Amino acid sequence: MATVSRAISNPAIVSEATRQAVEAAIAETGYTLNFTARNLRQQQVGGVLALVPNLANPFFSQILSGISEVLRSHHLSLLVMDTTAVPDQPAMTVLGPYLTRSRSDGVIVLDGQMDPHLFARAGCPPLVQACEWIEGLSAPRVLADNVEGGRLAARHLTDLGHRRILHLTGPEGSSLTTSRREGFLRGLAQAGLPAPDDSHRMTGDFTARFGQQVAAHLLAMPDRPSAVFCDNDEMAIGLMHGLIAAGLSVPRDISVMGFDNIEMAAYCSPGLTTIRQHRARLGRRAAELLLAQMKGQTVTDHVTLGVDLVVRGSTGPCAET
Amino acid sequence: MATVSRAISNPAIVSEATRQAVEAAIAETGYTLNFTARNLRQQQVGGVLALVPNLANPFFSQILSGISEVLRSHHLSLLVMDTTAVPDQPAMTVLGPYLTRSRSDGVIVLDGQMDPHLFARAGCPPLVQACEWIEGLSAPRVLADNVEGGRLAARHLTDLGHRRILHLTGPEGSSLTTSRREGFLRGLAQAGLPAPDDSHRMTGDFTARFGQQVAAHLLAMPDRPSAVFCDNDEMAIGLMHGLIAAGLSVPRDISVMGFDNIEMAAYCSPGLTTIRQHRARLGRRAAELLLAQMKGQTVTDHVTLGVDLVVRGSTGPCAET
DNA sequence: CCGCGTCATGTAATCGGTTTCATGTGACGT
DNA sequence: ACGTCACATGAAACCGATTACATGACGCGG
Repeated sequence: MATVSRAISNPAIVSEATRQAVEAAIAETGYTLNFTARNLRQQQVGGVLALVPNLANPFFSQILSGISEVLRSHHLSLLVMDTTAVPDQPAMTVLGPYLTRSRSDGVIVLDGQMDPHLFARAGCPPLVQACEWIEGLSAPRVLADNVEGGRLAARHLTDLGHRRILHLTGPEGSSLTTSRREGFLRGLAQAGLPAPDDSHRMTGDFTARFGQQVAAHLLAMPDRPSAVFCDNDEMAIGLMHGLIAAGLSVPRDISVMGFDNIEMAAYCSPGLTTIRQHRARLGRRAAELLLAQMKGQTVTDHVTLGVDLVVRGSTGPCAET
Repeated sequence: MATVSRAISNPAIVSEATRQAVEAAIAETGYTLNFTARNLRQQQVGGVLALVPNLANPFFSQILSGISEVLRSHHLSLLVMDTTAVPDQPAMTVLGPYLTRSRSDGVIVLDGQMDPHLFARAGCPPLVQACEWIEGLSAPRVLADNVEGGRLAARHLTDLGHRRILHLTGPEGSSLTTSRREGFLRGLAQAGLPAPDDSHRMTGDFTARFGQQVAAHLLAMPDRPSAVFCDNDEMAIGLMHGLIAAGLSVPRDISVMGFDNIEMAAYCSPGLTTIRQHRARLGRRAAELLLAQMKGQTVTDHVTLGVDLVVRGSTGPCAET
């Protein structure tokens, strides 16, 4: 048995003759290695857990794709867990048992709305936060430059002459919402515009359906904004759909901007002006940071990935100026 | 140790006093169960592997979501593996080691283009095919009724008076392509139309980009079709985008249909007429079939899930009639 | 010819639980 | 008072690999 083990995991240290004998025996008997036994002995699992708020959201699947790519090259597998699928049980009960060294060698958290205490317990494996971050959790973060993205959006719209701009944000409490809002306000200020009042901010939930519903609200506003900046593309696409269905023209009557540059942003009509995030790269960086931690290095970096403006057909000059 | 094990996994058989003592000791020492050890002894892994052609494709993430839901309720975790991420190495080398009972308790294959020999080896865990199937692999299948979907599409378009219809299919060799084509042809025949010649069929790759490129081709056709049926929504949306960018109006100048009813189908402009597949339900059924197999039942069913027509704005009466 | 180092391989301990089996305790019926 | 039985718990085997250690064969220098 010991020789077989050596022949499989470190062929160099067995003689050529026995290596071939082992190989032949394996082929003959149909032997397969038991990875559970190996993992028990070697005190590692061979897999990394990703905690995703919503698996059905294409935004995350591209990040997962990047993570998966890096993990694969290190012979690690990817476990995926949907944090919203938790029914009414406390998250601790459901997720708790998975946040253990014996369940995964590392964890990548893509959800910003979780309880930091979940990760503070003994036996929790190395941790990296990606995309969003959790208030009160100090684990390394890999984030897009959301502040800069918000600023670029404000800049783009003000350059086009827009002055009354509705900001359709993400949910309250999300780190994404806070930073994008911050950048957006900064951008307005840089353009010399006064800070907008609360009637020009709406809190959304990142779904296209919500964006569509906002269209009606927008049409009823007394002093209708000439542009809308949405905190993600889904909401922007839903909004455009609602506006067009109501007979408005985008961008002639109203400009719409998104954030993320999901694939569909390029293929809806008109094409959606948005802020590009490199999701696959973000996933790769997160996986790399995690691997470094798993090797024992203490990583404290907070990586920020650049974003840029992608101009398409959904934004145009303000009609009033 | 034995008592602790009992207190944790089967509290009913220990006395109340010791149960509490164990609980207190756990809280005090920060003990966490080693799942690898448990799995080794119990000869199971506690996880199911999903083989996905492309993680970045939203189509699959919703199926995964359904799978994940069912697995979670049975205390199983979901491993996800992207089959395309395999570089130039033979799939056997990369995927082989994962298709073992010691790596996962079951496998759900969402990819129709894999080598059936991969799964024929000794030690391969229970298997279910979902969404697509592999030629020569007899494992149970959970599929949408693709033939009926194709038929419904043909029916809808012919009802609107269209007679020259381009069929933009999926890749050659995919089971999806074959069945949708079959249904489509059957639908045309039922409407009393002659079998279309090859100039009215194009082979695509399920990407929006490809759909967009088809727009140019379409405009150059001598006897331009009045409608296009695409084998998935991504291609249809890309095509619409291309047509609209070229100055055509959908559906006035040309009708476009998709297949799948992805979320974006409802939010693009015009809304996309398509065939609805219940992806989450498909994932759930697949997971349930796998669970049954894992319990030792021999499942040979090939489950077919119904589809239906969703009419939106992208299809309209044929202008010529 | 002997001693020592090197290399390949066999032996046994180990990882950390689960589970079978044996033991001990107390309740209960006769 | 004694036998029986149920029940809770401790002891030890077990899952299947890895790996430290021991052994044996062989080669080479003194």
